[in-house]
Amino acid sequence: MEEGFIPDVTRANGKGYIHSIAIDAVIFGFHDRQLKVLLLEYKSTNLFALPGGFIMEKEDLNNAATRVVTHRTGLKNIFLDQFYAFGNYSRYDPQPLKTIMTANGITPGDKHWLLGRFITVGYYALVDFTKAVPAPDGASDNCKWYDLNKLPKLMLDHKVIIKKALECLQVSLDQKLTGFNLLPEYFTMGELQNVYETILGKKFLRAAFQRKMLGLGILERVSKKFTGKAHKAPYLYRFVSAHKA
Amino acid sequence: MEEGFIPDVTRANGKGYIHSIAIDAVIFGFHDRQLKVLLLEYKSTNLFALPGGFIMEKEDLNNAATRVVTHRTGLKNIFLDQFYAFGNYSRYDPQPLKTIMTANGITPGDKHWLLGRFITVGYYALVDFTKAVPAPDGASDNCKWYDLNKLPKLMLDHKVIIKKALECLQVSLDQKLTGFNLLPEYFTMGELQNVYETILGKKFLRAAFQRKMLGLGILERVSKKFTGKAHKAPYLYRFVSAHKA
DNA sequence: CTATTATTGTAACAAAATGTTACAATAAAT
DNA sequence: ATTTATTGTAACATTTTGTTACAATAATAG
Repeated sequence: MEEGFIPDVTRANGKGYIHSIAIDAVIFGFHDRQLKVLLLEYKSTNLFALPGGFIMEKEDLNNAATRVVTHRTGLKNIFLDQFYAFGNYSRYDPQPLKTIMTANGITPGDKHWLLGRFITVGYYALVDFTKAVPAPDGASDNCKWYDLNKLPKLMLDHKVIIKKALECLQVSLDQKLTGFNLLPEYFTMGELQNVYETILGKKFLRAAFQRKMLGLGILERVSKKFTGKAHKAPYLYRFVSAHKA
Repeated sequence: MEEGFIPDVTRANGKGYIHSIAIDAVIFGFHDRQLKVLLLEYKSTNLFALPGGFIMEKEDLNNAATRVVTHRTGLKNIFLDQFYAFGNYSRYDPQPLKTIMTANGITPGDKHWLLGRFITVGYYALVDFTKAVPAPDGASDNCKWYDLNKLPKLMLDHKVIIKKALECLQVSLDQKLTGFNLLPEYFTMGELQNVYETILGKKFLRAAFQRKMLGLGILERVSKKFTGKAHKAPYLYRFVSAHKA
């Protein structure tokens, strides 16, 4: 049975799910020198939203996030990090969900569990743009990549959630070398530099960037990439986590 | 009315609180070259726990955390940072709370809201040990400082929560200069170095540490501290956030 | 086949940050 | 006045980072 934002019409009474808590996923991809975010568009409404979901009664919080991201991207073993719980009272607004439910043929009572106040736990995922296969859920028209700089109008506080996710990504890029998760297995130094420059919003000098990355001892030089262009072919590298002592 | 872990007997039915979500606070202090954590001991049980609480129906999540920490320490304007939401199913164990409630003369039914599964949002606070006045809540005997290295047996996964809080504190010390929040307004360079060494678990060379700290341009030299010992008196410094451009 | 073009990899040097040693300054005790 | 313990910082060494320059090279143009 399809798992989606509206969990399953047979469970519309909330049975099987923990109430008042949701998870939302900011799924980042990288393409064309741009950071992308995966968004859902809801049927017959003009509402865009982050992929999200609810926690099942006996499910670990982090597993709920993994489940959501796996379903939306078709990918397993995704890099996923919990970054913040959003719980301002001001984010409570039943209207968007009421609209979505109505558009899906459900007429909820005012006490419907999905129309109550929710605290949402934010996760960000880093995926290989070329591998992900965006899949809408039962209540949404579309699941598509959007340029981080050209986001459509988003539901509730989802824009704030994305902003915070980006800030956390920027920190983790420096500290935990997470950037590789946005690239395919093999990549050039230039492509890696693009990822860093785009996410951190600043330029690096090529020589220093390369020296630093190679100095970390986590890159394996694999082969060359012949682009068909009139210049020296760059090397392809691979990320190897187990670096020698 | 006293706010505590058991919110208020008149609200024992859960009215007024969001169910399934709690907050827990790791309140750090610094004394005698040691990091301290504020813990509650529950009446007539051998259970120690982090100060925690629940979110009121119209209350912001972060405000709930502030409220709890303010009540337990008597302090306002506390440095407080949300660091992680703990939501493993394995942390669900109604027994400890049932014991506490029984010891407080409450005999809850098995469906009592406090005996359900909770996801807790962890916060850590940094307070001036000399200013805080630990206060137990209605259901606890004691609210006391415990040495981080000599923690008593803790309820549920509270030890895991403290461990994660420390890891986040270590990162924020480097990045956000949060360490000053653990010291009184005026402090010596040696005291500051102690804080850094204790939290990060490593030694720094005095000369380099001092040069680095002064180089940040966030310390104002105020006066001297005459300790009564037979040696040069150290300067007292003050943290000034607004450093000149 | 050679010269040209665009880009890569890295050496070489400069500058800044950090690590280390040493020593003068000084508050209190002797 | 001398000694003791500790502080503040200068001076130098080492490491890291910033910058410039140049050889290497894949494709193209002549």
